Amino acid sequence: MDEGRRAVRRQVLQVAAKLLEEGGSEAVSTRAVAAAAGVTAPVLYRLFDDKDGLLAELAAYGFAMYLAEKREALALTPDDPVADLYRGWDLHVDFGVQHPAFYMLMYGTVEPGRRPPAADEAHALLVGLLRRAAEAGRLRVPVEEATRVIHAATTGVTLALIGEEPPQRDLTTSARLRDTVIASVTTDPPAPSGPDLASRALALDAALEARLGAEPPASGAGVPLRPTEMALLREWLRQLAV
Amino acid sequence: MDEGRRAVRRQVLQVAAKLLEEGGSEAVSTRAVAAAAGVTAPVLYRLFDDKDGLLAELAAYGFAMYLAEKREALALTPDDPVADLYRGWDLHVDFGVQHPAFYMLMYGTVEPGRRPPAADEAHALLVGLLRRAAEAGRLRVPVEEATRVIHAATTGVTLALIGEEPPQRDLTTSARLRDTVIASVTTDPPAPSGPDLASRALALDAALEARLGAEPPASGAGVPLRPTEMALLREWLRQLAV
DNA sequence: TCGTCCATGGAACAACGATATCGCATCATG
DNA sequence: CATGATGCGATATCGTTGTTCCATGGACGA
Repeated sequence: MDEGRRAVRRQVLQVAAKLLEEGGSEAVSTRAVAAAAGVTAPVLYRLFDDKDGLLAELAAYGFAMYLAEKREALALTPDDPVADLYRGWDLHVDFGVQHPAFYMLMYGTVEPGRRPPAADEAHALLVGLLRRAAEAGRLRVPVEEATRVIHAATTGVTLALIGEEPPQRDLTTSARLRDTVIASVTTDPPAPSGPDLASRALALDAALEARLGAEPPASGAGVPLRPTEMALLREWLRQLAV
Repeated sequence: MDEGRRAVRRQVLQVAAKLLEEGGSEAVSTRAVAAAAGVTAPVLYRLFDDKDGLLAELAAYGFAMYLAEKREALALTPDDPVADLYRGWDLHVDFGVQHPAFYMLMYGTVEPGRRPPAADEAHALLVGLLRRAAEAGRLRVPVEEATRVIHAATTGVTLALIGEEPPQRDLTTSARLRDTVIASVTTDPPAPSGPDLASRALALDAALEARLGAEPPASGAGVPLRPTEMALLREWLRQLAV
């Protein structure tokens, strides 16, 4: 008869999820959930111990939704670990914006030990993405450190977006932070022609231009090359820059 | 007789603040606050309209503490707008870590319109810092955009830090994200000696190293310089890199 | 058929947010 | 000085929510 209990559990959770999405966390009271699910209070306390237990299971339900969406969308990508990081970021933010009450339940309650245990699975997904990037040599920091940075930044933008009224939500902030943060923990692709030769030559040439332009033409102070050498150097730099 | 009311108000707020810091948001009930402050329920409802009103005033109290600390600490800095951004970041995170319950009340409740109005003052402080940076020519994005990015990132790391147990809190994550985010919205100082010559020379040298090392020694394919020229170029680059 | 066990459901308890009613003190006025 | 009006505060109360107790009823085995 354990089968019936599981069916009731799932039904109660679905009803609670509906209440949460429609009415926010305020609408999720034990009475409202029990009444809407057609059960009485004691059965709700037999299925889940507490209201906290119910909310924990509800958070797990939300994480299951989240992981289902995310795994499906990420499965399409062929084999670019860093591109997966970008898509993972956007999927995370989209989930938060489209399910704000769930997101608050899942990521908003940050009491120093009461982290919903179901969050570990979502955490593991991000760790997996980063581990794959690390194995491809695209990570410039340890996996754990990259996880913390990306997790903190994504939850920050998502909560900020949820806090704004929908009309004035500005997704460019998320995109900017995403590009910045991911670029800061990843490294450029191995570049079939080696490191970025042309741009580095250009950058050095520009720096030389600025240095020389700021000084009396023939002085050359601060640059350990003579003018003729400098001219030849810059000639070569421009050749490398093509 | 308005004087007495204000005194009672402040006393109630101080008591509520103590309860909040010691027992978390759970400990802040109208009854507990009223009892601890030595007033009865109706006076509490005359001073503040709701419990929400009390919490809003409590959030304002927290913002006042926060602004006092921050203004005092920032006043010491002479005149480096970007350095102020770094210090402002650290002060924000420190406040959150040292007053987690207050921080949750101030920044954790993100219902799409119930942002505590006292937050505007703290927001204005960040905007002021960024405006000064913009006036000094150190900002590469609009002030408002920089505000959103920094605000989202700081609240994200702070909430993540609060969510971890104190022993394993890792401040390096905050530092890394801070450096990355602030660097992404600011520009390098006008550099009395021009752009970063040495590092650019080093970068180019490393790229050449990688390019040459990945190919048969004498081939030189893909590099438009002959081996002798390349040797001299790299000699000069290393001179520039000191 | 009867007895035992156990889940169930209704009711009730405790705590909370919020408010109404009553008493009292203060003050103005005859 | 006496008396009525006025406004404030405290007690008592209401409605709601989380949680649990206890009696009831049915299911299952002997």
